Amino acid sequence: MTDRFDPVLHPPARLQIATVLANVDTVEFSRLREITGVSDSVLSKHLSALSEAGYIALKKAALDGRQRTWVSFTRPGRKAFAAHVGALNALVRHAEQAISGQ
Amino acid sequence: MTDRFDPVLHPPARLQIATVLANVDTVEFSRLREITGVSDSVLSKHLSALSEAGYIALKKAALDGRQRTWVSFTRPGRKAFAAHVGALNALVRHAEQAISGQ
DNA sequence: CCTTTCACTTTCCATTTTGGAAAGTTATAG
DNA sequence: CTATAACTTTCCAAAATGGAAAGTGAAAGG
Repeated sequence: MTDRFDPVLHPPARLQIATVLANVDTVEFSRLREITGVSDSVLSKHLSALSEAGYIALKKAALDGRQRTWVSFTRPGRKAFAAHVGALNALVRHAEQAISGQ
Repeated sequence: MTDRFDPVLHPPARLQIATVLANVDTVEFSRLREITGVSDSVLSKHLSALSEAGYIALKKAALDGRQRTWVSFTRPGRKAFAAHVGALNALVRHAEQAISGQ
C-alpha cells in the first residue's frame, strides 16, 4: 500500500515545499522559509536533499543587487510528487470511506 | 498547511496501521506484521507509540490456546486519524489541481 | 513439575533524520 | 576594505527507525 510512498517527499516540510512547487513555476528561498517556518539551515538542508534526489533545481541569480535562490521542480521531481500524491490519495480514499461510517 | 499533520500518525508504517484500523474493528498483531512488513519488535514499538498517544487499544486474549493481541482504534484515535486524513486530502487536492495542469 | 513454544515486549546498538546555532562563503554596497 | 545580505556547512544534540537478541508470560507436551 505504501509502496509508492516516496521517503524523500514524505516528511511534512518536504510535502509543504513540494505542494508549493506544484503550484508555481518558481519560488524564492525566503518565501519557502516563511511558508515552512524552519530555519535557514534546515530549509537549506531540505532543499539539498530534494536537489540530490534530482527533484528540484536551484537557480542562483541576483535581484536588486542581492543574491537570491529560486527553486523549481525538475520534471522527474514533478512526476515523483504526482506519484506520491496518488499514493496519499489512495490512502485518503480508503480511509475516508471507512471513517464516514464511524 | 501542515498544522493538522499529526506526527504520531504520519510515518508510513503508522499510516498503514491506521488505514487498516479505520476499516475494521479489530486486527491481530500478526496480521499487521504481515501488512506492514516490519519485524515484531518494530511493530510492537509502533503500536506502543500509538497506544501511548491514546490512539489505539491493545487487547490480549487467548485464541486456540495461544496468546494473541488485538488492536483497535480508540475514539480519539479515530478522530485524530480523520483529522490527519483531512489534512492529507487538502494537500492532495491542492497538489492535484496543479499537477493536472502540468 | 519442567522444558518448549508461541506471541509478543524490551533491551541493545547502530544508523538516519531533523533541528537549531553558529561559523563560513560569496557577491555586492558603501 | 569592511559590512551586509543570503545562503551553505559544520557542529551538536535529540529523536526516530530498524533489526537482532534477550526477556516474559501463558499454555502445551512429556
